[in-house]
Amino acid sequence: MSQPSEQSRKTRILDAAERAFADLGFEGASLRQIVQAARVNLATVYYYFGSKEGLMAAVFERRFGPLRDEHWEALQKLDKEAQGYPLPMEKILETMLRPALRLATAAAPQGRTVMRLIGRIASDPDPRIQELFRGQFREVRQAYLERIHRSAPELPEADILWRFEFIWGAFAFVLCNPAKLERITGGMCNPADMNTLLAQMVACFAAGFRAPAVSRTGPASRCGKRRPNARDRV
Amino acid sequence: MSQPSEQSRKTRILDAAERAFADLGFEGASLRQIVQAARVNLATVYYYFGSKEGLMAAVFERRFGPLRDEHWEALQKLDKEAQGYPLPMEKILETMLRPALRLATAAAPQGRTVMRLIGRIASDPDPRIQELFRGQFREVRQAYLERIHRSAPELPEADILWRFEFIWGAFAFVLCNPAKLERITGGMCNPADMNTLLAQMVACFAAGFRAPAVSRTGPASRCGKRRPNARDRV
DNA sequence: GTCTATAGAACGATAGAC
DNA sequence: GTCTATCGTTCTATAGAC
Repeated sequence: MSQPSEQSRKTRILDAAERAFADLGFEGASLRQIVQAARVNLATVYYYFGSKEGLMAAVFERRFGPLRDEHWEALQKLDKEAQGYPLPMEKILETMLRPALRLATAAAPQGRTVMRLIGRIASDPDPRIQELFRGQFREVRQAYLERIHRSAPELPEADILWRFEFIWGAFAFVLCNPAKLERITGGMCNPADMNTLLAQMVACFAAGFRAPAVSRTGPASRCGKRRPNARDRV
Repeated sequence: MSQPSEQSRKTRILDAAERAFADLGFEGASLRQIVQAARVNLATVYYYFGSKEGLMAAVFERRFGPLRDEHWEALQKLDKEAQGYPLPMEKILETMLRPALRLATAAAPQGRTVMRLIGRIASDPDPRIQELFRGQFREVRQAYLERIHRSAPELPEADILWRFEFIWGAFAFVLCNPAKLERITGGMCNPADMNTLLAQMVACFAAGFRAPAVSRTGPASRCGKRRPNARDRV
């Protein structure tokens, strides 16, 4: 029991940490600033979460647990609709990108923060954070890759992987600093306008997956595994 | 004059700083670690560069000055070839992406580091770094946007800007952690294989620019400027 | 469970001798 | 130009009272 309890201390810490990590990255955010915003003592963080890394893990789990569930439900629904036939690429991409954007509206008023968090963390330098983040979505990622492969069977696996990474790179980049993006495009691109962002990404990358193969050999190719060397010229 | 001078102290500091910033980001890298790697004293950094931010600015200028020159040369050559006609989208994208990749081989043995630096810095949380980086390429960026617009005149400006940002997001993401990308794709995607990376990006995003418009109105549209609100549903 | 107090280390930056 | 020494701050983390 305590006095300042519009919410539990734990929740307040998670909210403040989420915002700090989203704005400043894992390294840039400090626990002192977080506990000040959460109106709790520094020691409280260690009591509940053990360490800064533990706090980050809890921030992840709170948001990304439900997000994973939503992905699985959406995938199940998608497969049911398909009845064994390959899915339209647009449908797959929309299903893949929508949950993260939905979360941003569902988790109000912290929603926009969650978007930035995803963007920021996807390109965080710290390997501990990389692994923490990746562990949350490893299976989901594989599921989408399989659907894409089934819908573009002629595309070599290497090509699919490259373009798949391009999607997440673009997504993270756009999400991690919406204000900057809006500024440098003179207000023409606003990531907070999530319907437009979704439509633009689906249109761009569905077309991208339909582009001709780049790898020289077929789907069973190993050409992606070629070891590049210092004599490669660009 | 001094003893350990396989290179000048200034160069050694720049090399070490470049590597540290590329690996750990601006905040994550510490001056003490940099001066240790450069085998100089901490005060030397302040003598030459004034501050940590000044050091980062010098790191940028050393690499991105020549990079800008290369962009302008490539653009000039491109326009000459075109003779006033719209350029093929593939040609524009290849011209736009190649200099950064060329730099990676030209600046050996620091080349790979420069690639990671570009990727890391493009999504750095610190607004000072954002501005420092953006200032290096503002005009170059505008030049490529104009060429793209001329080659896809039917595409609304908002659509062009969205997809343009997707490109840089994908590029930064792939560059900033090549080792991670290679690992999670089971060795099928290796950003150090720069010819393949370039070909994959050109193929994917040239097709992306040819995808139908998403914004409802024409090139003079303002629909991108719509203020989204909290009731937007995804 | 929650607090105060503080350890112990790392940080950016500067002063001043040579 | 280059160094040593150090200031003042901030950080993660912990010990121990209540």
